[in-house]
Amino acid sequence: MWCVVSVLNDPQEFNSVTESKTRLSRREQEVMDIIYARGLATAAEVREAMPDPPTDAAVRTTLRALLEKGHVKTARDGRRYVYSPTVPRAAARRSELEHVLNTFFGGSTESAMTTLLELGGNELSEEERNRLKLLIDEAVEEGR
Amino acid sequence: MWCVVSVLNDPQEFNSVTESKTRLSRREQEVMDIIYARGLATAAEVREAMPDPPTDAAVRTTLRALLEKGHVKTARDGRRYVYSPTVPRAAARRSELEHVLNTFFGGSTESAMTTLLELGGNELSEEERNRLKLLIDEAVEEGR
DNA sequence: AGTTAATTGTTGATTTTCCAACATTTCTCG
DNA sequence: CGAGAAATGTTGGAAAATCAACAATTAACT
Repeated sequence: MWCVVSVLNDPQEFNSVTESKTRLSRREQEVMDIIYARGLATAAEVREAMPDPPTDAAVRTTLRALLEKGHVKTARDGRRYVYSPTVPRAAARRSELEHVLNTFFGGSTESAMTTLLELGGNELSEEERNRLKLLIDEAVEEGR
Repeated sequence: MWCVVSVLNDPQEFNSVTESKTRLSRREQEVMDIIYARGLATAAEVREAMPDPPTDAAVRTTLRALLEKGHVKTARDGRRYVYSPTVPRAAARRSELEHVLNTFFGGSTESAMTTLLELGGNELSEEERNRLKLLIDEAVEEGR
């Protein structure tokens, strides 16, 4: 569902995201989505976010797999790990959006933006709208 | 030393991240993406579109699995099957985009649109730009 | 320090996915 | 018709994913 290309600089890491196994298993995918949605998560938090969660231990097994594959990294917080993506959200969202753009919108930016507006455009404030209109013009000028 | 507190606690975001009961296997997902990108595909075409394809027979086994799960349907074209999604692209792209919007953009339409413009906004013609600006205003009015 | 609760690590069994060899069906053309 | 080509269907075994019981570690608290 996504093709994240990483820009990691840690030379000691065995497995990097760039290694061919970019496609995750179902559970792994599900867990990654949760972590990306939250930005950060402990094993317990990941589990709580799952609709039909397996055992605690099972969740952590999956997390460890993601760790070994280089998709997440850990930071200790007291006695527990906090997991976060190695590929920062800002980069992941780009490739994710690009993928959706290509497979579902034939690469048409306009088409995608239209759908995006249908989804949640009515929540835009006037200020946001103005910023967006500005961005539309700016984007064009950058293309040369 | 820093103490970690989860970043997002929006309960709505929980649901949107975890919406899908029917998560597909890796191969199945890959094949679905190809079919959605093309709209239509024979087994051979699917295989050609795969970066590191397995046997012909293997591809068709996956297709049959998708058929049984109800994700694709077939139409006969001479002696072969043509596969197409059961959920039409127009609907699929909505939920797909919604998913990305929620998990990677915290539901912020503006943020997603900004990234979208960064990706391919420079290819917009003046006419497209004008249409989009109009859509931005229309979207707001529909919200009441 | 010792106990307890919380968390992580290990392991192996079960289930699912993945694949290719092989069999079958369908169409085409001589 | 019937042989060959092109497609699909079947099957079983290897590989991977999934899971949970259990062991080990860590921190907090008295």
